[in-house]
Amino acid sequence: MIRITKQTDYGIVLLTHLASAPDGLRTAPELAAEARLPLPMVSKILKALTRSGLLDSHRGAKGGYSMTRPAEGVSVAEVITSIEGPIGITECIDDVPGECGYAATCGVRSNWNRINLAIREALEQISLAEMGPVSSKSLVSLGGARDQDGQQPGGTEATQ
Amino acid sequence: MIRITKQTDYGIVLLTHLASAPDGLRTAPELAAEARLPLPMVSKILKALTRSGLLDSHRGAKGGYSMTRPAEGVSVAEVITSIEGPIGITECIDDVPGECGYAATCGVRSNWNRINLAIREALEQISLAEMGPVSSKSLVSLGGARDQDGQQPGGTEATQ
DNA sequence: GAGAATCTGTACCGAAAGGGTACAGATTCA
DNA sequence: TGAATCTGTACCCTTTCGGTACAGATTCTC
Repeated sequence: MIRITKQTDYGIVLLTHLASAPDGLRTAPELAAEARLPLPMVSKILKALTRSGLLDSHRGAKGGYSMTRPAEGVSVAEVITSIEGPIGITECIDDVPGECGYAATCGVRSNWNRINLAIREALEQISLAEMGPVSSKSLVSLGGARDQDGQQPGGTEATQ
Repeated sequence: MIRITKQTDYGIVLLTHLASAPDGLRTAPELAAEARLPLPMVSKILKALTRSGLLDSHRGAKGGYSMTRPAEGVSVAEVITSIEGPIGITECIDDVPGECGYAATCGVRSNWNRINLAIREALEQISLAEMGPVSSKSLVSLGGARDQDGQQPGGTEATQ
């Protein structure tokens, strides 16, 4: 199956929650409670998002995490790349050249790159603001009162 | 990572080889030797492609596999679906409704479906004929002399 | 300055999926 | 009748992912 990992799925939800925080700041335990996810998992995801520059971390007693950019300016592709690495459905990723030992004789390589690019572009066109439930209402009410409503990830608990 | 399975990768290569067969017929051992893959693996993949209608199987002494349609008319999406099942990067696939227990409260569901659709469309626009090395030369010379050149899948042997 | 609260980093374990193999059976042609 | 082929099932091994635990560093508050 062509699937994103659960961590990425969780990451999208966590960022959506963070974007809805009135003061723009949330601690890891707060986010874990809101998204109903285990704290160590949340902490691991937030760390990855911080290292990639999507989040700012504030240490100390009144610390927490805050977004470096508004949700409208963050694409889903950025979130996936932050947590999983470069986007591509095969190991043939033009961002990482020279990794495939069969590149010289492999005829399908350049064509897979075309497909990888198409998928990447599709993911880059969706912003984080469009992923939340607010998308069906108003995209500018991100600072409003909307949290702790028990949102869950995109269906990762379904059949398996 | 968003990845197709090796079986799908192999399947693309096997179909490319099959499309280049002069008489349009190849046995599983022949294809295994050409693609340099283990026979049981090849057999398993060919069976899946046969069940989905992409291949015809001919049993008996002079049997083998042949394509039911020309490579130009087979999309990469069809091959992936034949081997892996419905295409979608989350379990939220609109082809399989009612599987997600959180659908009622999950705000990101409809947006993931948009992304899944975009990816599916990208894969449907690439035909099998465009995946082979012949794509850079001539698409109509599929019946020509081009085989057993040791082609390998799309880079699955790279780093791991 | 001490203590509490927070983020940071590493290491580890168990479960699940995928990759790969083996074997017995059914079918067709010579 | 026998050889060659496809069909189907079952099984094991490896890798990856999800999840947990623990020690350390930083910052604010009293």
